[in-house]
Amino acid sequence: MQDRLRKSPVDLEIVIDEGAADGKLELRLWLRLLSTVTLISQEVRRRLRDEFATTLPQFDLLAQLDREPKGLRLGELSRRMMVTNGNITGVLDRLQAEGLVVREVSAEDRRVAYARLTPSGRARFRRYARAHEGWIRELVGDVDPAMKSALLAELARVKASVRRHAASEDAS
Amino acid sequence: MQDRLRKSPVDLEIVIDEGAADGKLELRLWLRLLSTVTLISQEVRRRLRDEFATTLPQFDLLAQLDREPKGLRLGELSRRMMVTNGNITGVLDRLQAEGLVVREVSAEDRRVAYARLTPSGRARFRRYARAHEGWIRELVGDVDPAMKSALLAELARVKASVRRHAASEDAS
DNA sequence: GGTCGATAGTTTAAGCTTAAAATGATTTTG
DNA sequence: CAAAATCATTTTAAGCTTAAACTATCGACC
Repeated sequence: MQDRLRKSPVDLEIVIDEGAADGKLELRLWLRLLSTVTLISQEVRRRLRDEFATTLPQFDLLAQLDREPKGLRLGELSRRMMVTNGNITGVLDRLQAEGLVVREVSAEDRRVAYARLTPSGRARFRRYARAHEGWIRELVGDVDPAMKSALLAELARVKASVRRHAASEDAS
Repeated sequence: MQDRLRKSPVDLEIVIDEGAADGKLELRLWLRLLSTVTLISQEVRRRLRDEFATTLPQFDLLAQLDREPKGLRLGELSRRMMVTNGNITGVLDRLQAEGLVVREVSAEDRRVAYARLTPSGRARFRRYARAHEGWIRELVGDVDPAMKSALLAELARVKASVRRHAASEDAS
């Protein structure tokens, strides 16, 4: 089980990189998770900016709405995006100013607001999404598919552990 | 290789969660990486704030300096923290205002500035670090150690792939 | 020695993010 | 039914982050 990678070229790198492993496995795992995500996220942000003059939070918000033709409550939106309510306000304002999204106050409960894509917002997002999917495929392209599947399952375990030990709420 | 997790309770969850897998393995992996890191990072930030009234970037900067008794050039600091130079300026200003860090202009090259911990900064960081290490161990505690090792190696592969395909620079 | 280009760091403007306070609307309850 | 509690969203203040413009210094070349 622990020799899935035995003899692979990367093993050596790891031995060197992490040779001074005095334990602290958890800490090293956390730092590597963080740096991996930072690396990918910076590249994705860079491409969104350079090619589409947009940002990852705006892209993410559009992505959430694209899957919900009838729109989403702002609270549900913030839950899915794992950010606070206050955060949604500003990102949504900017998207609305661009005409990509509309806010709509609920008729039954006037405290509630829904956001949904305009046709122009939907078209815009589809364009972004096509490129985005290609970028991700490209960036992690060298990783063996079986390893990607393994990672997917292992990360689910990590998330479950964190959820169990964090006094917080959930998200995908 | 692919049956490391066979029969485990989480497998079912994964089958359900990701059952509609029409492909897009890479995209799902990226989203899971991102949400895992967001989850952990939010919990760590929350604890840093609640227990020590500090932030993750400030903690990270102190951590970098703690390993370099002679201090670090600001540029090297920003490279290691994977942020821009401009970013360092502000975080450092706040830490300096608290007396935890000092700036020192190089004698040989007056363009260069070094940052290093004050004794008070070092003591403060040691206190933070002890707690932080415990939090991380707790949060990912339920994950099998062999799985953590596997993750560590797999993430190295992911990073290598991303580096190869991103037109950018490096960091740990 | 003076100009030119490169380099290190700071400033600026814009956007993201949060927690806490505020606003407005609904529901509960005395 | 009116006061109190609750709920959804926005506002505010502080901090983080970036790219681009700027400042200051250094090194090279003439």
